[in-house]
Amino acid sequence: MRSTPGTEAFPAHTPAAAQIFTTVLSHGPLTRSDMAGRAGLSAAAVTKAVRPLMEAGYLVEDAGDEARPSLGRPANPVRVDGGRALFIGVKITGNEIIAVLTDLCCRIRVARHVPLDDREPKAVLASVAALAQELLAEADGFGVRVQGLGVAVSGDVDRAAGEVRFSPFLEWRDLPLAELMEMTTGLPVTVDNDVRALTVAEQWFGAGVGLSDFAVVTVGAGIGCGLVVHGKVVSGAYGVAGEIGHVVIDPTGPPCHCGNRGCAEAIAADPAIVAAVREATRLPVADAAQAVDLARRGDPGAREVYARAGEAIGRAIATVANLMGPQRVIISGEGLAAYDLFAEQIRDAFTASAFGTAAQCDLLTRPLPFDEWARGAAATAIQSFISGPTRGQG
Amino acid sequence: MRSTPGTEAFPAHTPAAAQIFTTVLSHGPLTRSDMAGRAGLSAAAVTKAVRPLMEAGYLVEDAGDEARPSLGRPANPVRVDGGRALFIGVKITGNEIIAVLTDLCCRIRVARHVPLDDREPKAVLASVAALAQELLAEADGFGVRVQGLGVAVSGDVDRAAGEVRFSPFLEWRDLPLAELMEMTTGLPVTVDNDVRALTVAEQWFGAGVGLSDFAVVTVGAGIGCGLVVHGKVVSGAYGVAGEIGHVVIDPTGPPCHCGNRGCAEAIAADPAIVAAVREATRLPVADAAQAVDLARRGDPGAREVYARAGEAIGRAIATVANLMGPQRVIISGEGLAAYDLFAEQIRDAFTASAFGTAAQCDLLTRPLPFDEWARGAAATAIQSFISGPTRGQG
DNA sequence: TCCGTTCTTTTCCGCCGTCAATAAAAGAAG
DNA sequence: CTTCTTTTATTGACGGCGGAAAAGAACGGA
Repeated sequence: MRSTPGTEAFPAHTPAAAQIFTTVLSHGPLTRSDMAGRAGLSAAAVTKAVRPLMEAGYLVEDAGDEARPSLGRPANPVRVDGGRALFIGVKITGNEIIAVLTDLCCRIRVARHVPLDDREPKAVLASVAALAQELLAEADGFGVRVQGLGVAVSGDVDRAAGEVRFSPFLEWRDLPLAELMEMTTGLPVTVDNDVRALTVAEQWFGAGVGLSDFAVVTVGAGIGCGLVVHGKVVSGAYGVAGEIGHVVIDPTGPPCHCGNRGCAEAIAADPAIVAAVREATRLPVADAAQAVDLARRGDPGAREVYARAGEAIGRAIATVANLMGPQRVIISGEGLAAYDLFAEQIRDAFTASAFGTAAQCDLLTRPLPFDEWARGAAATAIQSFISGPTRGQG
Repeated sequence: MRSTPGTEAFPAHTPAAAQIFTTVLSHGPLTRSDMAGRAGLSAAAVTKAVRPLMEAGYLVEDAGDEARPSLGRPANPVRVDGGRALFIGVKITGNEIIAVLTDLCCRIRVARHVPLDDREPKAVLASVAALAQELLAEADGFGVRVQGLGVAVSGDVDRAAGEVRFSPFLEWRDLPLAELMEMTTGLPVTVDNDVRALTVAEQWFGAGVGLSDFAVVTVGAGIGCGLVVHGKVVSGAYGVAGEIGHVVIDPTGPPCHCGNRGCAEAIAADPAIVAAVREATRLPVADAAQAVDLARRGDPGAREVYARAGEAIGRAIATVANLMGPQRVIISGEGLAAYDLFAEQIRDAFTASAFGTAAQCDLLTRPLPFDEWARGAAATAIQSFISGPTRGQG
């Protein structure tokens, strides 16, 4: 394996140690007996796994204790020291690069974004590298080293190989992005699909913590879906998974860029909504914000468009629930800004279309700040750091 | 754990041993070095795992060798001795009980079926018990003990708990079927959903061998789907998964018993096809066989119905492929008798609706003899036998 | 001060799988 | 016919991980 100067290896020498660390990472301060219970290990094993992690400074005793049950030896909760390591997450969209500096607990310390006009790999790589350098300089201010870089790109990405197989928005094909970025930054790089990266963030640091089966649905420029089944993110045998955007909702609906008609994305994604509102109102609506505005001010045509969109999203989510029976679906994305306009329709359509006990699946909405995508990328870098780099061993 | 007299424990004392055994079970005769490669273990570990299994007679050296590479010590392939143990699989439908006696390799030795008119649990249990006794008597003829009983029921089944939570066709609710059957038969009993059982059979003994992600789609009285993701069968957090039959294909389509319109099942399941053919032709078509007959003889109305059904199935399969990106979809079920009538439409609709590389997923059809469902139940029993009973430890 | 309780660590032990060396079973070479 | 080469399988030593049980530690209460 290539030696990356300046980065250190995470001292989890056994799978159990990594498991315990991630348990503490996700579930906040935990006593050792809690860890043993959650991880299904003996208390002795916990002690042995925790020691090297504390010695290395990744775990610390949590002084801020309260509400102890007043009997017996007081418990000694342990938490992750987020400040022990930093990570950079980068999301590359078709017209913008968003980068964040996060700590080990995936809390954002610094966020930056720059516009992107040239989509050639070379130019993009240079922009990303420059942004990474800026954040590395910021990291110096914290006196802590950056241990990894995560990059999120939409499209078909092979995380294990570190390659972008095909990215429609960027028009990239078979680009060994991880290797290239490692050359320019000197950091271990993890590349993943953007929706999957967001799903990883939810799984470790968000509303998916502790769940073995859940889905993340993103509504915005497109409609995407990340799936976790049996505790692991689904990648699909051929790189495609969670394409909820192309579930056909209405075969007589508007045409979709995929070649079919009435896909969820062709009804409920931002461009589709804007187009439909424009057609319904005959007004020169330019973007989603104007469409939302119009609907909020009570325009019946616009409201109807949002109602339809909500129904489409609800039906698409129900399809996911019927097929894989998740415990929870987390709805997120920029499109959530319009949530008040279609929340009811989403729930109604979901309830109507969910079959049997699949309807018990709970729907959760989660606001998506603009830097959340980049945070997802950082989460993948954290994941790689903890589980050890698995790529590039050939 | 309850001691089940007459049955013995499988001598796989370590997870690695069980893994190696199932590898040999699924991949036919293998040399020890092959096993090591496939299981990701060292040759030494294989030797140690194989020995007790051979001593117990579950593995035997495969004398029938051929085509050796003529250099070095000849390899010594090992295979599972199917005749070492027998299993009973039972499928309970709304009007029939099908039971098979299989060997350890899930090859059917004897098959029986009896009609079922009383759906009360008591009566059904009595019928199943009688059938099991018959097969146990047959097993005596082979001089080999029956080591387990698998029962497959449609609906919401909790395999771990051994309970039928809800079976619409049988009108059962919260029935501790495994426990009851263990009392009457004295065998370890595994209860599972019928489609999942079929999926297990494909995963271990069929077209799903060696695949970590695939789907089984059944077409017949209903439309079902079993999913394997990350090498494990998906059960759904609330017991529901793979409900492909209620993917909405056409919101203006015929009403479905689930309350929606245009579900795949309301278009392409046997009853829906019969009803549609009857309406299209104004002929008193009684069952699927007559409908197929009519279509094969060229009736345009009937052919159109099948074409629509094929399109619905293809779209439903594409939905699964888009969401979880399986390597393969295995199409099966009684409805496959009409395969020549809609094969083309299934493939065309799948190709049109599959997104990107998800279309690389290969579609495979597989005839489904009447006793295949029961064989699936036997496969679950074999699985439980090998991995050790996990139920009833509370 | 002693005791009971609860959390944590220590010590010992068994088990499993790998490593490296060895044995085994052929055909090929001399 | 012996010896070498090649590939497969087995053996035995070793190390590491995790568990059981006992000891230790930290507290409140009697």
